[in-house]
Amino acid sequence: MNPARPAFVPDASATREEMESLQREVAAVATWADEFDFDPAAVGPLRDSGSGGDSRQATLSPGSPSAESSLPLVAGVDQAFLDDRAVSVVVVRRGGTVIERAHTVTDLEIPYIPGLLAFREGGPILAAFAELTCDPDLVVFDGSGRIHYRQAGLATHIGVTLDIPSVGVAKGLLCGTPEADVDGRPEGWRTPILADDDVENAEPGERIGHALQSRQYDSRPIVNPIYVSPGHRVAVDTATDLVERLCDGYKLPEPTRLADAYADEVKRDVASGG
DNA sequence: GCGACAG
DNA sequence: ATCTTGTCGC
Repeated sequence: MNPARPAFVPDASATREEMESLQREVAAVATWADEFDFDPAAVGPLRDSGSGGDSRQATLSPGSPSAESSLPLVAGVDQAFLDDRAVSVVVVRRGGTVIERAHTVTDLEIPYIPGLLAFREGGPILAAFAELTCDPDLVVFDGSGRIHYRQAGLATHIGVTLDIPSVGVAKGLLCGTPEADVDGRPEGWRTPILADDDVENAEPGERIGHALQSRQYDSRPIVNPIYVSPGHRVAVDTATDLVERLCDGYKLPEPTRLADAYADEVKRDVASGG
């Protein structure tokens, strides 16, 4: 894995003012335009809503491992907690194959504070990335990117620190305003999240992410949407397109689900042994 | 003072 | 995030 850019590494011992100041620097160097080499259509399956069959692979015919070698490496990041320690994991896939997993167990320094998540979890996550030997083309984070008071959420902060394309996927909305009412929408539906007065350095009404109804049931609308925003080197629309491709019939993208499961597994091992 | 608030 | 059993449905 490429080394972190030291200037942006989140320091949990910083003062609140220093943390917010660093976030403004992160936001200033982040780019929210597509800046990556891979083909977005190659990150995962997306049912073609049009004609016919059961074709779930966008670029691969099932059972042709050789074609996978050209697919981008997509990583999922997640954490589990045990007392005052964080289990941080990175799971990397190429196509449908997990090619590497890394994890670390780290002491937590500060509590969770909305808007400062990267200072609680960023260090542990970077430690896990340091264990990684491959270089992912895209990283999917559990949390916000641009949808953040200073447009420097976890996905943006770590994306900038590692200078790697990243997207944030949150189960709840931190700030900003959905353009349309989000309740009871059909699967596949999306609406932009607009910057409001809570978002710094953004024109009010600027699109900073999407609410995406990644999963819905026919009968009762009981599923909440997810909130997708660019981390770094990905545009708003592209971030949501990518996440939609990665969801594959579930509410959360596959990289996140794999990372979540692996984090639980490591946590279980740590809890019962060394 | 009131309400909101990723993981 | 975490503490937690069963349960309804495809």
